[in-house]
Amino acid sequence: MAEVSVDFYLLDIDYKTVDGVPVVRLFGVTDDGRRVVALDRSFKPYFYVRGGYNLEQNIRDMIPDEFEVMGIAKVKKKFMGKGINAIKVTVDHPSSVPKAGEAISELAGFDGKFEYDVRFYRKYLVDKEIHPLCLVNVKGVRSNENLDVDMVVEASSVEQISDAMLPEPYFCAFDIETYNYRGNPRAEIDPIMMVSVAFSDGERKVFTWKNFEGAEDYVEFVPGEMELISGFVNYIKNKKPIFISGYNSDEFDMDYLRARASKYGIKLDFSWDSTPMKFQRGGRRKVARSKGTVHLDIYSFVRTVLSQKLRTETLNLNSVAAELLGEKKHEVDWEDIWKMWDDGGDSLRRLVDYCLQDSILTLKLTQKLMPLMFELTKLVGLPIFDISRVGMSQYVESYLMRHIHDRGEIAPNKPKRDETLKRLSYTFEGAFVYQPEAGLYEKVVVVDFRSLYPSIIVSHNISPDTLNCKCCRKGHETPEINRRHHRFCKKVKGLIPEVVEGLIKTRMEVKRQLREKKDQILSARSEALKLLANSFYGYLGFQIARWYCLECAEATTAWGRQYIKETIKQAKKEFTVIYSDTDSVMMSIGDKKHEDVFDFIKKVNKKLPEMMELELEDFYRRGIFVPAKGGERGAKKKYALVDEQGHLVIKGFEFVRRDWSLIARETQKQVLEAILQDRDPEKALKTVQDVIRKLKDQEVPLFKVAIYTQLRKPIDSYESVGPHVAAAKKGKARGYYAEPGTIIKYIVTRGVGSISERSQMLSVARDEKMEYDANYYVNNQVLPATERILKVVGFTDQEIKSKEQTELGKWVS
DNA sequence: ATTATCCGGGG
DNA sequence: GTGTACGGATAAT
Repeated sequence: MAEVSVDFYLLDIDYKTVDGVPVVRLFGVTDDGRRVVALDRSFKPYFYVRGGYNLEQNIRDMIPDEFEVMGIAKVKKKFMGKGINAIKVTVDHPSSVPKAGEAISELAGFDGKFEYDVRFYRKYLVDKEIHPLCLVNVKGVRSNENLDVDMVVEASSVEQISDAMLPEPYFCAFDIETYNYRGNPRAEIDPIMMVSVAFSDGERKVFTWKNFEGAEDYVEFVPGEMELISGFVNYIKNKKPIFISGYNSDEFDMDYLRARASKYGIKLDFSWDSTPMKFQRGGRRKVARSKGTVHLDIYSFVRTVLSQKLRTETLNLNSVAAELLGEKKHEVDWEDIWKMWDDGGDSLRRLVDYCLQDSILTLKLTQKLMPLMFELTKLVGLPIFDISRVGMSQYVESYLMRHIHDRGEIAPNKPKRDETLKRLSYTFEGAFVYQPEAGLYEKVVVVDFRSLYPSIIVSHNISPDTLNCKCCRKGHETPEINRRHHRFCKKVKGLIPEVVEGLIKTRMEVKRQLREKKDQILSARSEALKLLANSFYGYLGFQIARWYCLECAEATTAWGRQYIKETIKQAKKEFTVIYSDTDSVMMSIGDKKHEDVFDFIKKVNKKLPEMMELELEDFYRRGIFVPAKGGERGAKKKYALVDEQGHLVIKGFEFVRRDWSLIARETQKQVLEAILQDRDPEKALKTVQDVIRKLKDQEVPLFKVAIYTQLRKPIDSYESVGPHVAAAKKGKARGYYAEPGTIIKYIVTRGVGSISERSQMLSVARDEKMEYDANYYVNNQVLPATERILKVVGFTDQEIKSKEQTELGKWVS
């Protein structure tokens, strides 16, 4: 066989067991678009053990009969900054790691095992120093393994040769529409009506199995759902996109396609190795993974990475696209989708448009977010599949693992379950929250201390390995925390500060380049560096982190409070400070101009250490600030603002969920609009009083008091019967559909007993002309949604409550 | 006070 | 599978 050498961009990586041996598979694409798979049989799973002098011999005595230990070697490593002697135990297969680890734990002299809990493919990437999406060279011989690729290489060497990344790839986005007559589509019963795909080169395609007049050329009519699925799958396989993206496709589209495909005995296969889409659990969520063709779930990425900085509170495709692209979906009420299909003709044509539009928006979102996803992939070193799904703490951990590998260090372990629970029970004082005074503020500006925590970590050397060091008596001493102080070493730079400082400095260099020339990739890089640097504080306080350090997290917030208070003091000299939480200050600028704010920011920044920097978040016409319930630690930002274009920005209000009635959500919105857009708190109060009056007079239509809650199991299996279960039971007795998965629309009716006893399905209530319980909707829906807002604009608790009582008093008695 | 249950995204 | 992993809310118990 001839030797080959091939360069490709690494798209994804996994391993497969062949004859009991793990074979790492690298999926890549060359510069000219050829698909390559490299097989690496040389990498063996291993872990480290620490222990007494006799441990090594004890391990040797134990093997090899049961635990497939391939090698034992004494190694000099570092652990948490200190040199240690360790034993590296190499085994035959990843699944032997836990087994061998457990067996060794029983041996005399054992004193801990390490790196037994790192996923095999991740360890491979770290040890080989390979970053996904970068250019990798593989040497070896061609293999005749039968894969749907241009070349399979049995690798003898694999190395990253450049940090050049995959150039703009050819990819697609897709979306399905399902029959949803019962509310929630049920994959056992309800068919997929259509599937649309949009490609990055402009090509569009819709498959559907019901004919209508005047369809566009890209619509392909197929005989039925089976042909729809197989047609779609084959179409994608032929087009060979690098990525296939969806919006919430992990949890919905892919899962649904899989379920319907299996009904017809079709394999849902977009892969290079003819294996079906694999469904795993990624934490609490489902993830759908295909080998080779990388499936990206844009919703998942938006939620984990972007949700903080987005203005929209709901992360549905419509609002996210509106904010990031300035484009909206076509107007279709999801409850009507099945009707549009049944009606056919023009309705069906609109449904097809809507379906395709969703694919196009998902495509555009993918395009928009790709530079950031790519930069994060390169920076953090996880495959883009993971980047688009895992949380920020995994980014931090991956980055740290790579860093310590460079320094010859062993990683600390993930905590066990009991340790996690213990950590969870610890609390510490969080950020400083400057309570807003009740009122409505004009000409608001928000300034942000984006890099506050990273800079604190660096400047005070906050790290688990520098905490209360023995080498310096006078280290960096924290402000008082519970009548104590923590100290951090002044002589040796800690792991975390070293890493964070590197990120900040790199970012400053990138920003310098950006000032010379605007560049999409550089600004994505800057964003990625910022995101990562800002995640270290949260990581230190995260209960399942390897480098968890409560004292570090506590010290960071303690210093943070000091800095933000100082900034507030400075701000107060020039503006009215309204509110401050953690690292942001909201001020009312009164007669002053935007220029004065910029001057202020400059002035503050001049006095700060180079790394620390106050930034403008935005100017707003006005805003109200609502402290979270209790207002203590972990209090989330809860505020509403109207920006200079008149857009309402609502943060931290929980009433956008479907288990709140429309009347509550609608009234809240009206209250905020009255206050912020019309500058009329009295009108807001009147709105609420008016709604209360309407409720009391039974004037509010039933659909506005309906609450949507999903039935998640059979109605008889509930231990505690909540309102939706009770309503479902009563409805089912009358012949209404109430299976697991159904979204129960119910209302709370008048009468005696608990809320459950009085809840009824909306359909039942309509049949029987039942009246809703005004008292419930006032006290449990409308008031909770509006009360705190009204309080902030000066209506006291008593005032709101007494209004309510006088209003209600008239009819309750 | 504690326990059970739900939401999110998707249609 | 070299597992796991949210955070906050309401209503029932």
